[in-house]
Amino acid sequence: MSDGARAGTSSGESLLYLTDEQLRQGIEAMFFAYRGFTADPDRILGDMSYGRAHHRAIHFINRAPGTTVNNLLNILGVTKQSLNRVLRTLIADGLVESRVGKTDKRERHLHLTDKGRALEGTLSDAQRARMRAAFREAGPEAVSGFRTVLEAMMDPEMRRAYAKLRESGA
Amino acid sequence: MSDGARAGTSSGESLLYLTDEQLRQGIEAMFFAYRGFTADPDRILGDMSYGRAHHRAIHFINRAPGTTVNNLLNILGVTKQSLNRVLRTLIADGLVESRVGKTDKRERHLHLTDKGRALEGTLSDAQRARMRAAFREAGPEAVSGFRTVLEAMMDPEMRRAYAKLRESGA
DNA sequence: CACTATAAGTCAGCCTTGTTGACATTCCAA
DNA sequence: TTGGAATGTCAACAAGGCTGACTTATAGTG
Repeated sequence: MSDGARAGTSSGESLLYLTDEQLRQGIEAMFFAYRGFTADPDRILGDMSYGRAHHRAIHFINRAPGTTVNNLLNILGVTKQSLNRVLRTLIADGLVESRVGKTDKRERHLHLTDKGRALEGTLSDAQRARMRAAFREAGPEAVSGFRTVLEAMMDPEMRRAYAKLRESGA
Repeated sequence: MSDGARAGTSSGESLLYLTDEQLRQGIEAMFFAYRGFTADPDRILGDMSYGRAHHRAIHFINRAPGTTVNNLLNILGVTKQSLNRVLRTLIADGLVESRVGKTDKRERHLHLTDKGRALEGTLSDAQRARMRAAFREAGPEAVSGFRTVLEAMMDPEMRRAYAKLRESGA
């Protein structure tokens, strides 16, 4: 079932980094790091009555202004009902604006209001600060490896979504 | 509030990897990769009536057999009550065994049963398969960088817990 | 035009997993 | 020996996922 234990014995190159133990450490690193990754925004959101789901919605609306509900659904990988609940509160609280599509009036295009952008900034700053500290501590080469592995770990569709955002962003 | 935009202008070495845009890409990579990371075990668990919390408990009980409830609490970073509910079902279903401590009878020491170990194996194999594919695709140097950045991203306490597990494991 | 497909929103109800508060048991030290 | 601290358990509640069924509005097509 698992070929990891034999990893060190094959071919010329060292495959010791593929042993089950190394993989397990990778798994645990992912677990602990993700906790750190979400800790700061979670703290901020906890004070308001928002959660991680609101953060995710705000992040991607900010990243791709005018995106449709369906688009967001695919990126976030949740159900319509789940997203709608979050979106409804964000719109009611005046953080997100929903505009009827010009060419296709069935679509709703989502934008952050000034208030929404303000919260996005607060959350992003907190999360970026931690990411920046980690990147700086690890150095550019480690960061490059970090991104390579993460990208390889994604589902193919997510990889496409990620690549698309990268293009549009930089 | 954010010094990332100026990152490229300081000192001699290139700090372009610390720009806000690079950090944002790192954030999104974390988000998408974590989805992939949990996808396979989630699928398996969905068929039974277990969730991610059960997986985490099983993983760490397997990793540190005989651990106490309190210990597990610190590692998982959830409340006692939340863990207890999960633990109760696992014990009721005969996957986990809870033994009263010898020296301190307040403590309960947790062990996987054969049945529990079997499920742990199934879940681990699925998760390791993806991790292995990602590691292999990325190569040893990228993996090293991956781990360096993740470690730098953890809260200090989690970093300690992670290091402790690493010692005991390999 | 009539029909079908698509985009979005809604209602009801479920499950997991997080939370806080109250409580029982056990240990240890004053 | 008694009172505080530590360990674990139970009860009740909220957030945020999920499915399924349904409505409304609009697009596109035969």
